[in-house]
Amino acid sequence: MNKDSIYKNIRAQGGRITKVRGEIVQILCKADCLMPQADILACLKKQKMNPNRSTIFRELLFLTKNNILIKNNISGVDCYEIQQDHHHHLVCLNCNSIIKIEVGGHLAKQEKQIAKRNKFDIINHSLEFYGYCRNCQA
Amino acid sequence: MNKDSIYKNIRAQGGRITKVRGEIVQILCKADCLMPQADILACLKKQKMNPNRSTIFRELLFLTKNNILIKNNISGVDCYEIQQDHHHHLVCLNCNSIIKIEVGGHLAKQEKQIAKRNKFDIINHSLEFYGYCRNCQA
DNA sequence: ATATTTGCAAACGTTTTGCATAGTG
DNA sequence: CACTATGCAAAACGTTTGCAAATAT
Repeated sequence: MNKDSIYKNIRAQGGRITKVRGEIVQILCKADCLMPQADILACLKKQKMNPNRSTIFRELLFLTKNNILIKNNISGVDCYEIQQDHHHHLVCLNCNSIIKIEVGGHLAKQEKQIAKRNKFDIINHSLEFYGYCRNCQA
Repeated sequence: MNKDSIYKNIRAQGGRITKVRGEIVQILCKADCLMPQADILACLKKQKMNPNRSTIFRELLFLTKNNILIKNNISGVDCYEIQQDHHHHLVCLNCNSIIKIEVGGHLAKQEKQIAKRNKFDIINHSLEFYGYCRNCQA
């Protein structure tokens, strides 16, 4: 997903491309993985920007409501990433880094069966593997 | 898992069977599914008990450290259940009810592959399906 | 008697809201 | 101009800790 198509998408929905919003989109496009709000703020500061937490919160809410971002709570902290292909994550229990992975297609089939069997209307799912990343295996 | 074997387990590790602790174990045995601390407190109140939040917090911490409970954060809230067979959950986006489900064994195989491919030491995983339960499909 | 468990009060981190101001189209 | 986006302050919420009192073995 590139930022220009996202900007277009935002404008189409009546949103404006402001400095903060544009930068958040770019940061998440570049990161290409789940990030907590605190990390996003840290990146903004590197770009010499220092928006209020509530602003970032509302930006992330806005972008999530407009289906540009996906929100996923990891161990109690809300994390966000660009909405695109569905995938899963490896979460390091030591350094909290999050790595994006692809998991084979069995899950989609199983999801249908589970929905039917339990008469449950499944909207989405989250699958995270917790453990220790390459750097933290000591 | 029955409460008596759990009590034995607790005593074996030097823990005492107090009113609050005993009741929490019984509540979770009976519920047989993930419950947030707030719901556990509500159940305790029905039993005419009204322990402090910090007490429940420390009980859940104690029971989790002693491998009697499993802790799982669902949408930002810590939830607990009796440690037994590994399974997954359906989470209702409307009423927040949590339903326990069994998912076929493909995941175990995939987990090994993922660990190897990413040189990631996987300790556990969590798989939750979000959607609408039977009562909330309106 | 001693170590464990509990209550109370308060800190903490993150998420969320209200209102006034600034900025965008 | 009208509406959107932002900053500030503070509330809300769940989690966590310190210390003193109560309780289980």
